[in-house]
Amino acid sequence: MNQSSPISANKLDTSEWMPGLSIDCVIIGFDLGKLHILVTKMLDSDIRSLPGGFIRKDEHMDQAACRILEERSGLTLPYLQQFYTFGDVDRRKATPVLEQWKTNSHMREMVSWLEQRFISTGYLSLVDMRESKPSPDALSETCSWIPLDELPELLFDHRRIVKKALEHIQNQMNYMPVGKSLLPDKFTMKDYQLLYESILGRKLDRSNFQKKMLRLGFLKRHEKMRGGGSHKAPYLYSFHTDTYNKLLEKGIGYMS
Amino acid sequence: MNQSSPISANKLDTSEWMPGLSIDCVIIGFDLGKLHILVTKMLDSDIRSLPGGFIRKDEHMDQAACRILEERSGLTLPYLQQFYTFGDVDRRKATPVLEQWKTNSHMREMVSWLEQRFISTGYLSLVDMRESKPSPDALSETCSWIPLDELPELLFDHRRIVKKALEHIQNQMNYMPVGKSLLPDKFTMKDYQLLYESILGRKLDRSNFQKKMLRLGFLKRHEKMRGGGSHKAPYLYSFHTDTYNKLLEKGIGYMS
DNA sequence: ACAAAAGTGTTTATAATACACCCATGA
DNA sequence: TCATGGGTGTATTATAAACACTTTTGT
Repeated sequence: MNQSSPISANKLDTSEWMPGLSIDCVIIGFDLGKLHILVTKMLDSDIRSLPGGFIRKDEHMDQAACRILEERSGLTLPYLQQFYTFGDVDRRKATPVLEQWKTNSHMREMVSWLEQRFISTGYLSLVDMRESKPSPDALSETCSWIPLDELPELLFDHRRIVKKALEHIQNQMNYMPVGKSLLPDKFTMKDYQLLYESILGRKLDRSNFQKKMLRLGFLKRHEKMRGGGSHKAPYLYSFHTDTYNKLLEKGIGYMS
Repeated sequence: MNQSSPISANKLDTSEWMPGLSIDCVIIGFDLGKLHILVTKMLDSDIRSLPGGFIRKDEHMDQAACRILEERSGLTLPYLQQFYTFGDVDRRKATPVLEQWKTNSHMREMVSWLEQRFISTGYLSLVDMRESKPSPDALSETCSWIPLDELPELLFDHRRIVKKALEHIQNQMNYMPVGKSLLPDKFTMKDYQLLYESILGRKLDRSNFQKKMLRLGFLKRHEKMRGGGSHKAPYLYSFHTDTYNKLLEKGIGYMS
């Protein structure tokens, strides 16, 4: 359960929070060759929602996003970046959930806070799923990873927010530490390629991908990984952090 | 003078406007081989400011930006796009101007509105300077074009906002109609190249630029332009709008 | 005739792409 | 030994970059 939010417990202290402004986080992970996204399941409802929250009056917006991310994922120091601000008037269409919550007297105040018009800034985070400890907030039952290709219906315009976030990764991936953020410390070249393929949404040439990445010189080669299947064992790799970060500034070109 | 703003005339109707949220517009033009930017000069002060404003409670944020741009520049249907949302706590440091305005009793209410914390979304617009009719708002004396390389001190964090906007054009120019938006209907290849050079901040090879742009096939060649100097007369070009827009989606690569 | 700027052509270097080949492994 | 996936090499193509050549103009 969440401790710091205008809608925590029963008391609503609107004075501490920026009105009309919210944050929605698109938290991306990668496992088993698929991108995953962290979503919560709303109380008394089957509908899922992006982790989100509000901004304290004395808090930097980035800080707020960082706080929200930490509360939901248990991760600190993630890669986190705003990608778009959603300013539609009717972003939040009337939803059955809110109506249902209204019947619960001690939630009425929260609902009236939630029913104001919000302009929301979307933040994108890339994290190592295996390091995360998802936990729900005051308005949700569960918080869990879902493969992107199995994304269910989402609250409000959250589906659009996710779409925009994915476009943002596609456009900016050369300047983002996608590998370092999403992969475990050691990984195979196949993993790395699958990551690129799932972001770009298309197949890449195995041979060229390998050569390109090795030539860039930010990968350290380790021992081979035993016991996958009946085939040659792949090497494990890790990132040479300094070189990697230096190259990121110029952009790590992908190809094929 | 401006007619629709929470700070127009003397009356302040905070109920109609989103509190804590503002818009700042970086309006870019191009003339005489240089990028220009539209800035206002504050009342009772030498300090300049980006054209900005607020968002009506029943208005899409993009709409608000469009309205502000039209009020300042006289232009409708411009190329306009949000590029970043600035969420620092102390974006608006105490400024001499505000203190000065406080001494004027009928402006005191406006100042108290202005003194709240604002999170501001930056919008970038590319316009044809020659078509614009700049006009100041309720808080400014003048509104005029200034060459980017002569940019004076600006209000609050507006300098940072401009910097971020320029980085955004540099990164995204392949997907923006920089030529069509910033150049007049007919232009020389030299103009076009100077535009690219001033955005990228570096010289390009004349020969390669010309070939590249012609090969892309979105330029219509017109009559030659007489009377420049003692040299070969250059052709005039215009954009073949359909082809241009189609290519923009894929990105118009620049080079050299 | 000359300088200056415009238009076109050529050469070289670099990178993307396709795909061929050999190697290691477990069934 | 065979199928499978991993690692490396090579040929082809496309693009960027550098720069040489020619043309047109006013003085």
